[in-house]
Amino acid sequence: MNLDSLQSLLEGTTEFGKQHQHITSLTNGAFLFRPGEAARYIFGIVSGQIHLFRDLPDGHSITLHTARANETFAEAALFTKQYHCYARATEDSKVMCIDANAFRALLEQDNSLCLDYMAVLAGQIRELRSNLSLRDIRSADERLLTWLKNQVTIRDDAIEPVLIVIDRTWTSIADELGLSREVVYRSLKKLEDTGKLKRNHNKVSLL
Amino acid sequence: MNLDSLQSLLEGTTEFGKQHQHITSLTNGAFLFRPGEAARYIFGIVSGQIHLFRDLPDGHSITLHTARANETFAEAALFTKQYHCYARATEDSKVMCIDANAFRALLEQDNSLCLDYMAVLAGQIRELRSNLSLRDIRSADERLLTWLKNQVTIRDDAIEPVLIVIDRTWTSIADELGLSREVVYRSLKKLEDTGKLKRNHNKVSLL
DNA sequence: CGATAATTTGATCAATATCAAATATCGTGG
DNA sequence: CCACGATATTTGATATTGATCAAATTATCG
Repeated sequence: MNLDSLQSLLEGTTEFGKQHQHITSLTNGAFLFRPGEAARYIFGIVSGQIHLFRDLPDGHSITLHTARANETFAEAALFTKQYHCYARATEDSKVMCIDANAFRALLEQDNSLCLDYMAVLAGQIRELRSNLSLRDIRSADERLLTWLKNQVTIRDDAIEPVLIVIDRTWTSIADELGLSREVVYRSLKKLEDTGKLKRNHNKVSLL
Repeated sequence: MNLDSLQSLLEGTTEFGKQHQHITSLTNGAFLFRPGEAARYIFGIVSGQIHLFRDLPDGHSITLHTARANETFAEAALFTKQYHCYARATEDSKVMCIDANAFRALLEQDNSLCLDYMAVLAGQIRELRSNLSLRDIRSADERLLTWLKNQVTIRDDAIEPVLIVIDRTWTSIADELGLSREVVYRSLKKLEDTGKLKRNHNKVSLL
């Protein structure tokens, strides 16, 4: 949803040419930015994975977010002069860099773009809240099942034999769910055994 | 941060008078809105607690969010005609209702307000992401400790004996952390025993 | 075809949820 | 100001469940 929708917003405008965005390649472990650096860009992940984290006084660090393919991040760069955390590739990654000043300038002159982008942000908020409340479900089975049901509502409301296309690895889904991959596989099996869903290839149907 | 900051944004404008906002009282269990109803307002909680949830085809429902004092919710009402979930008080509550059309109109004519509100939304996103990554910390001790450290960074960066004022019940904090209250109390004790923090009354200091 | 990653199943362990119960605290009405 | 009820806090005992370690199988991608 995110990098894509942002890009299509930008394509709608004539003023925002190629000179205001470019793609950077990062090898695993490379830093995209560090705290204190000028917040020149907002980003969207083309491929790979970026960890956002902060150092704590005691030497530890805390993860703020793990951004995956097609996610945008550091939107706050639109409103601050500096980055306030680290961004580091945890896989070889390609990242779209969008010039924050140019984008900001565009927002300042184009009120309708402004509202469109606000809608994108509001959507992200809804999505994040929904992910957060997923974590309140203790049972792995229930959590996975609810996640699957969410996927349906996002894509479609009416189709009868509820079909979900899984376009990424179960391991990464386990990650998003805050469960170990082993438990996810076992839950899938249990849900299938109890007739709650059926799998074939990369499709899951809920019953 | 949220209802307050939204209010102060609105106060900055002359056009947005009292006629565009009012407070509703809800008794425990009362519905604020239901799916399909016209999305007339965005809301902020003055006191109490509101559950946002959705019905699923199978008769179950899923919680999308639990909004607490000073949080805003249903910002999406700015961009859609109808609500898409239930909002129901789970305590006696007072809720500020802000007319979505009026606010939207204001946003459309006041670009700088638009950017300010975007900044609020971007801040919410940061906060949500940070809460989400908290849940990735398995150990109750670490999770609680990290939460406490986060509270500090939000309020202040420099004060030496890091002091956190706990202005709500540990039970509700346990909730937010996705832990049982018992575990939170035990973790507090353990952290105190191992000299990582000190408590008195409603203050916690990190060492 | 070989290498790498993903999926799958098993066994065990550790940590948190849960149930129970006692104490402390707070707010309210008398 | 006090009594009382409701809620929050605290500690103990136990059970459940998901994490973790291991290893085999399958899929995927040059």
